[in-house]
Amino acid sequence: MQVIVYSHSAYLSDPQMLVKNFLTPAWAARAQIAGLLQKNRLDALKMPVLFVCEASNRLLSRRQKIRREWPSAERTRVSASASTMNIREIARRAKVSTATVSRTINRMPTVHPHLAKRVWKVVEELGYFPNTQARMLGSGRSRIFGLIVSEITNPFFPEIVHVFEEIAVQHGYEILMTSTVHDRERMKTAIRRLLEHRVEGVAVMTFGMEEALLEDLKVRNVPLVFVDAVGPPRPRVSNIRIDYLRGIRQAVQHLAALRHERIAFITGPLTLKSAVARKDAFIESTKEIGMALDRQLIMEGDHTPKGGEQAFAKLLALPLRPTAVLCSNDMTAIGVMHKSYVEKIAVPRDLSVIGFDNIRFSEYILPPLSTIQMSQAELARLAFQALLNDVKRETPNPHGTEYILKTNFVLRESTAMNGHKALRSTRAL
Amino acid sequence: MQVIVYSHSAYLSDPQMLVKNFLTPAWAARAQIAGLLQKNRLDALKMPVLFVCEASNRLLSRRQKIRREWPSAERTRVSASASTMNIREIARRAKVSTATVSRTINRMPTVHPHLAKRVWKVVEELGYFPNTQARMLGSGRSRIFGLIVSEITNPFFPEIVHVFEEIAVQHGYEILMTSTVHDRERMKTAIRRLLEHRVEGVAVMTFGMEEALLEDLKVRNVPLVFVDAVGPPRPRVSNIRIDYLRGIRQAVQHLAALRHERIAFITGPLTLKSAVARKDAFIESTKEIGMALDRQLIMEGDHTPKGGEQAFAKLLALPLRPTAVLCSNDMTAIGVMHKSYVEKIAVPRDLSVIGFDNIRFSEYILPPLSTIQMSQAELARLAFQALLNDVKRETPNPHGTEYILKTNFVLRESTAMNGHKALRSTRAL
DNA sequence: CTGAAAGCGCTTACAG
DNA sequence: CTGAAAGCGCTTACAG
Repeated sequence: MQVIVYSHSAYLSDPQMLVKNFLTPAWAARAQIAGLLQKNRLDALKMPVLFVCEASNRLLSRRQKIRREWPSAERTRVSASASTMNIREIARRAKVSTATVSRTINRMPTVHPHLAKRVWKVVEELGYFPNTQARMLGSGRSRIFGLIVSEITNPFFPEIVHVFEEIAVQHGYEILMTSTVHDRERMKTAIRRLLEHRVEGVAVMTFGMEEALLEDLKVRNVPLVFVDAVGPPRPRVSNIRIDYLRGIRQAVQHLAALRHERIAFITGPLTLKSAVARKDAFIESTKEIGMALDRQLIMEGDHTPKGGEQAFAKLLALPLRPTAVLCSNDMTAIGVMHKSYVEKIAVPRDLSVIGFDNIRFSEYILPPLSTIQMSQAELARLAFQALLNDVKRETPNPHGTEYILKTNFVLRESTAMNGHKALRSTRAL
Repeated sequence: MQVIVYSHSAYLSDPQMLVKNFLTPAWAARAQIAGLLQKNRLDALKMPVLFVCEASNRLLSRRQKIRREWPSAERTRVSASASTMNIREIARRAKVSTATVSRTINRMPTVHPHLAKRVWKVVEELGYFPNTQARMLGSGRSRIFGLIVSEITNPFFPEIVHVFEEIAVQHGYEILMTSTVHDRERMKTAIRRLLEHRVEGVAVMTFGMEEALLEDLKVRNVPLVFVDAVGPPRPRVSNIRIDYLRGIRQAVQHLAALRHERIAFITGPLTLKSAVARKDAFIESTKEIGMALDRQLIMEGDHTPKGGEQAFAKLLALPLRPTAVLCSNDMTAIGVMHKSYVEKIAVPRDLSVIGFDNIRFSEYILPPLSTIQMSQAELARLAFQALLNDVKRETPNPHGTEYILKTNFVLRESTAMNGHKALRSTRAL
């Protein structure tokens, strides 16, 4: 029997390659090449035809059309796919079963080294790599974690994304990242996408936003990890509690030591649980050292530079201005410093400013910003570990697990002794 | 025969629900519930057992253990999965075929509205959503695009990631994002991951780095889009060419108009094609206006603030210092301004600085940084569109497609007239 | 327009 | 230790 090989476009440029790749030598010797859609030639031949087809449904339909037109054609499945090598092809060439190929590739110790070697040889020769989707479907495990951040363009988050991704890849996980931008709709579609992809867990790095929307995930027993979550503990729901008080206390005491008595605090959006927690930590820190608390000095911002500017403008309008400002995040502090620049208020001489987060940028702000570090890398590590633990655990911890992340004050150059330099310059005059 | 239903945890709270969901009325009438792992009870019964099991391999093995221990147990597969609703279950309840469910969910117009309504009703009642992995495997399309950026922690990139993701979701695509951090190994594993996930296209936003590594993707006919690619055009490989000259020329002419004659340029890493292109645009811009070019004023940086500082330090050591510095990116400019701050060189009075990229931050730098805008949103949009076009195109454009992105100078407050203020202050003395 | 059935490329319990 | 075979949850060409 003569053989006609019917191929798809990728091999048209080098049909011999196709013959070599997909036929046994015995078949290859008899092979002729029929290019894609060259129906006429095939038609003229009127002889048994061996088809090589690819997975694409489009091509499949072509093949079937051709089959209808040459009922005489013998249809032999040589390979399911010419463009995509698969496990069956590897098995055929290595002269083992697909089960053995699968076991070899997954490095199961039970495979005889002799067979494993044969399999690896073929795998490398053909540059084969498994199809993740099929793997997921077969095993029932997606090996995907979701990562929800509130705003990737806020420089606090890319670092988290980066570290989270790095660890995930090390553990053979893929991540599906979503930036919700404080938008309910986006959050909803994001959750839907995560569920459709059957993620094995989701890290929710939104700092206490819209958590009600995540009910869908909880109900389906998807392991979750939050930052600053509230609400009753649940199995498979971990929480990373930030020890805000530690860093904020250090900052307040630093300002107090510099003889500041009117310290303002610009909060984040107070719908955010983390923002409330930071504000509360500030209030507690001032109380601890018996500092008189002027409620007017606590101003709401929104964690953006613009919000920082506006809040600071209001503080400037106060009859008694603050001499120092502590901000709920670095972006807010940047806004404050920008406004100070515009108003020709010299930082730190006339105003001390402290941020929160220690984004990478803060050391490049002028003057370099003193801030409170909340390690983004550590946060990402904790979050990943929390999810991994939950995935591995046979029986979930009924109360969830709590992790704690400390914060620390970082001294740079945006604070100074209250009145000190001003005093000196007065004397100089 | 009596029936024991062996269930997994999700149904333990409401076992009757399980019986109702998975057994025919006739079986249900005889069903007793045996909870998860309640081996003892089952053991005591010593009677035929009907198992309901779920897909999870872990549970499957438990089931099998139990079966081994009660050889008398009759094993009937009632449903493949109790935890995950599937298309078969929907079909059963809506009294249609799985084909019809599939067609309905994919909104194929051929489904009779009457049937479609029945299907949607069941889908909504049960909160069903399709399994993406199975969908991919069935259709042969992954609906995933890869996105490779060089460094997510560089504030230039998050904006790209954000916009790219947003458009992708709108078009029903998922993205797999990877930050290579200028690391060959990471790039290699990233490409491998993308191939394993059978991505339909990859946007390579590394600005001319390590493109040789992408050969694997090209060979497999994966549509690609580059920025500043070099090399011969190829089918399914698009290129976004940045019109650097336009923006850089505007910046140079602006400085020239401010009577700057010694304008330095701090480049990016010259292994990066984009960095070379920016440098060349600078040289051409100075030549165009007949400005004498001092090669000493072109200093290599690395697109980080640290690199900017170091390059600027070398410029300061020159016998004749520059009065203006144009930087290959904003991060470099930030480094320059930081160094100026340390060295007490006032920007813009003593030194004019211009960046490149127009990252969001640049307007919050003090003084606000004049820079050259290269729209990150537009770049992301072009890249996505390029991939989508290639995916849709039946026969690829043999020469690939080229897209062009313009750049524009953005004036802020980091530049000033050369010598002007210095002159005035001299007079004042 | 609809359903029965084959197929996607893997994994894995079972029986040697 | 290995292979034959069933299964994962979809899609879709084909035949009504």
